[in-house]
Amino acid sequence: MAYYRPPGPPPDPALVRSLTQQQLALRERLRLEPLAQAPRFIGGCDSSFPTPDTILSVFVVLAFPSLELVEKVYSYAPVTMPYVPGYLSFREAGNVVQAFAKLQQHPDVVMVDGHGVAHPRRLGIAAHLGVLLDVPTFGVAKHKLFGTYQEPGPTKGDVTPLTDPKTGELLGEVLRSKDKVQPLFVSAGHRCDQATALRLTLACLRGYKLPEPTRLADHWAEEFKKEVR
DNA sequence: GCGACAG
DNA sequence: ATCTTGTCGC
Repeated sequence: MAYYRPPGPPPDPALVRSLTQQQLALRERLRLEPLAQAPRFIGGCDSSFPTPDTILSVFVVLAFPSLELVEKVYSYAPVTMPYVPGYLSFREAGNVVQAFAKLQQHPDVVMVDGHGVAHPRRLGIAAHLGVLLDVPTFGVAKHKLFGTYQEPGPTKGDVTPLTDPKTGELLGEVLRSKDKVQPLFVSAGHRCDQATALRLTLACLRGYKLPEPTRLADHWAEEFKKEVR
């Protein structure tokens, strides 16, 4: 993967301080609890950038547990924030909310591509989005942002804990979603605990590395990109 | 001071 | 995330 990343424009310290305070405030509204009931619909969302200054966000809804696609919508807008590790939600969440608003069938829970509480301040984009929408959410990320873990076994279904190196607190789980592929990072979001997040992720695997909600959101993001360009 | 760093 | 060709393994 990316062992080296070219240095980008340095983020403004004052801006980062402001965003940090906003995250701490939003964190107060975070609620970790098991899902009230089995979901009938599960959502997936993903954002892409057709041009450096345009963001395209997609929201898909699948029936659960059949995983049949029920609906797909998108929203695009000008980019307003730079990408800063740990502050991704301020760049993408707003447009994702706009896409969510276009749905006819609202999902009972949303799988977000990115981290939930597996974040320095426990407010990754999945948790942030959940609070904004007050909808159950959890995160499934392709790369680690924060935490320590042991490499899980090579077989599909193998998992290891992702913990805070300082406190030992469980932040999420590292899951081998398919034999011999880089593992996924699953973490709780808003109104969804870790056990539920992992269970739903496993229930959404269909032979691919990515679970269906995010895989289909990724797919449609590419399709919609053509319409917007 | 030196790494790490979601999408 | 995005830019990009061929290539290795099951």
